[in-house]
Amino acid sequence: MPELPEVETTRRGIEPHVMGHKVTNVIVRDRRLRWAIPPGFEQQLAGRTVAGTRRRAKYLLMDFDSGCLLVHLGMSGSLRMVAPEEQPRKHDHVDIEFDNGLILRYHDPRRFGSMHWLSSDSHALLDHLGPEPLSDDFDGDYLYQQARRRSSAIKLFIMDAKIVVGVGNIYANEALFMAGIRPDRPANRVSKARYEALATAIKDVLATAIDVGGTTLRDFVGGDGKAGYFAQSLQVYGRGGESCFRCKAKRLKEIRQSNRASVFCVACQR
DNA sequence: ATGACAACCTGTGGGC
DNA sequence: TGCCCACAGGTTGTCA
Repeated sequence: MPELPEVETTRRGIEPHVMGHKVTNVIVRDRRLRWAIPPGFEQQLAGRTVAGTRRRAKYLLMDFDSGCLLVHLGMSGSLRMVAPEEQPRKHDHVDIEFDNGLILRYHDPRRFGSMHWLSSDSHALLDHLGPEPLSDDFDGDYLYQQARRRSSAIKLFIMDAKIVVGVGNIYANEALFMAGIRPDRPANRVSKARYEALATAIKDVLATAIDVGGTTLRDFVGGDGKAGYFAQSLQVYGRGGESCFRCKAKRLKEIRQSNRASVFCVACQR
């Protein structure tokens, strides 16, 4: 579920409810996330006041008067604000209760997500990350230069967080379709002009998804409880074997790259 | 250094 | 209805 737009949607949904509020209680029901939540985590959060929220790549950061909470939603995680009378359900692993009575509840069936308390504002997980796709640091020229010595498939290239963060499987497929580039084409065999188109497509697909509240397959719900609407505008993801919306006649082909589904139009993407 | 791949988990859907 | 297998939005770590 959570790709960059979902994380950003979650951040925007949550921020107004936590900003300026103090943590009154923390309940950890299951510490076994991707990295086990260490003993003492609850005490580090308790009594601190939220100064703001940020996003870096697919990480959500909650800044406090001192220290910072780093959250990753993994493959199946979600965060939402709930009223105190709402009973925790299966896989509701962490509750952070605030002085306005609301609870920030972390839910994650697969437990691929993570939570870290940062006393300083750096962490190994945040080192060596590439530029944000929606920033001015990221453009076609940058991609083209990075691709010079890369013979790997372009889809894997744009999904590499050292190159650019936040481009997950859904949006990688969509952006390559928009730019007319086959996902299995070697990264170093794409022209600068086509990289300009690809950078534009990546920005476009992510920004559009954020605007409509995330993609949301299955049951994604943003921090404010509203579902995303991007899924209905997907052009290729999940449509292997179906007809291409652009050229109609041809069938979309599905292949696997690094054990993940890639879908593309043999006619429109070269 | 690059790249291929296993690993971490649970839930769901399809085929039989 | 039930069983078994394949697959799912991500990232890290290991090994060749």
